[in-house]
Amino acid sequence: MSPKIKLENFIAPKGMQDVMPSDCLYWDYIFSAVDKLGKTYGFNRIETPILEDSRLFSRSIGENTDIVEKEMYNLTTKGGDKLSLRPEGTAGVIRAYINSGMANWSQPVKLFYTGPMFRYDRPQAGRQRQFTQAGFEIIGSMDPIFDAQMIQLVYSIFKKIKLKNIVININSIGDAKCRGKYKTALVDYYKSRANKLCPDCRRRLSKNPLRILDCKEEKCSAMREFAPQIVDYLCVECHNHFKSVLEYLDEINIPYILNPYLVRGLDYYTKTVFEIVVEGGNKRQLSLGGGGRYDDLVEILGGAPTPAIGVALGIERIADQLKASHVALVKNSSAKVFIVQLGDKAKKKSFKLFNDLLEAGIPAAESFGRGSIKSQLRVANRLQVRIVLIIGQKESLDGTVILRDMESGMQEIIDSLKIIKEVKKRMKNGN
RNA sequence: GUGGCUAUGGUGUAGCGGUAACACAGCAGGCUGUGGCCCUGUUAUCUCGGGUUCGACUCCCGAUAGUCACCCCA
Repeated sequence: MSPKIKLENFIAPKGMQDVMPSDCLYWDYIFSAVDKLGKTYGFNRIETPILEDSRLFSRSIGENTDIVEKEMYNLTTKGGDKLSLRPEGTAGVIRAYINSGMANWSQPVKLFYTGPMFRYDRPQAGRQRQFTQAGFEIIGSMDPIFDAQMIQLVYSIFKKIKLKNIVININSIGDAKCRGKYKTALVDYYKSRANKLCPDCRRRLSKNPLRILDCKEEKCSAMREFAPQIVDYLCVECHNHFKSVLEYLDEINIPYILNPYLVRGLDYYTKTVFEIVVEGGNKRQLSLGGGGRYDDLVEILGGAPTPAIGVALGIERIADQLKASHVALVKNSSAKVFIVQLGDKAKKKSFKLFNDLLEAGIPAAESFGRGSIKSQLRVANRLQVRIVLIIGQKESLDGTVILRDMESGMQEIIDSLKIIKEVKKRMKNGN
């Protein structure tokens, strides 16, 4: 016995996971709903590069956000370009909108995409460094009806995949002007009470005051009861916009929760913001996706002023949720026929037969690597295939095939020229 | 970036200061031309490195990894 030498094992990078075949069942299920409903609602698919100019993100998401400051994967190319792995999808889509002159298309332009996003943070439940989003964007209209349509679309996706207990949280954070006024009022309110805030919130006070509203610390959330509310600071336009969005949602009976404390992490949001939330374990709300209006973003990235709204869904989180809620998906073992071969000559014949079956549109399976009839039948049984075709020495010489019905155990010898026809006939009757 | 918890075959788990057990999965065989059941064999330097000890998978320290929570976010 030679000593076993254990080589260093490679493991996947931190926060990056293999999506195993059993998970892909759920992924395919989600993606097919995304694709189907997206197209139904008039969205066209677009895929943008995973790497973009770093500045695209710093300018859109916000220079001072955590995402840009500490969570981006940055790299410099051999040519000296500074690129980043995309931490979200909207910036790239808007870049494409501007680059490709989509402003000249019929407005609004409706686009959707799917793909991996990257953020360098500590992994935990429902959060990976590489994660996958499906996103939708409606670019080129400020009509509140599209805010509602966006929510209608994601709501219908969740309905289609049969995920229950979905709640839409919605709020308006106003435009740059009214949000500015609100922020000032909020900071004023908390500043005088800063000593009662948790350390994190004291930091938020200067950096990201809106987040104080979201704090889970009891003393902080208690204080927000008397804090100024954003709705009272919305300008007439923002207020009316928000009101119409809610009216449209009422019109189509989409249940939502007005959450005055909902704020979102990216700087570019204006007016409507929303989150798709599910009640997780220990009563915590888990966000499966979120979005909002970003009326200034196109201009910020160098295009003509163009209002827009978008949403992104977290595929891993949705897949986890589907599993947890016991939405059962079964692997459809598609093979209807299994080929068993014995001996070299039969192996060659069965290789040809396999090809003929597939060309005839009959899903077939094999275990060519195995030699004994027993082990092959065992595999056939495991695959739950109804019809097994056996070619041994004798049959390969006679030009015949044994057709075995696995349920009844009945066998027939059939001329190999007629076997395709015979199998087709049985598949028709069998099911 | 901060903190808690965990680390035993491919997977899921036992275990005790005295040379690793069970279930499932895999492979091979019992039956050299017939599956499901059954049986047999096989699959682990108990994450790594140090310390305590006559002796460590077990106790202690460190590293690494995983995991959960905070921050932040999908």
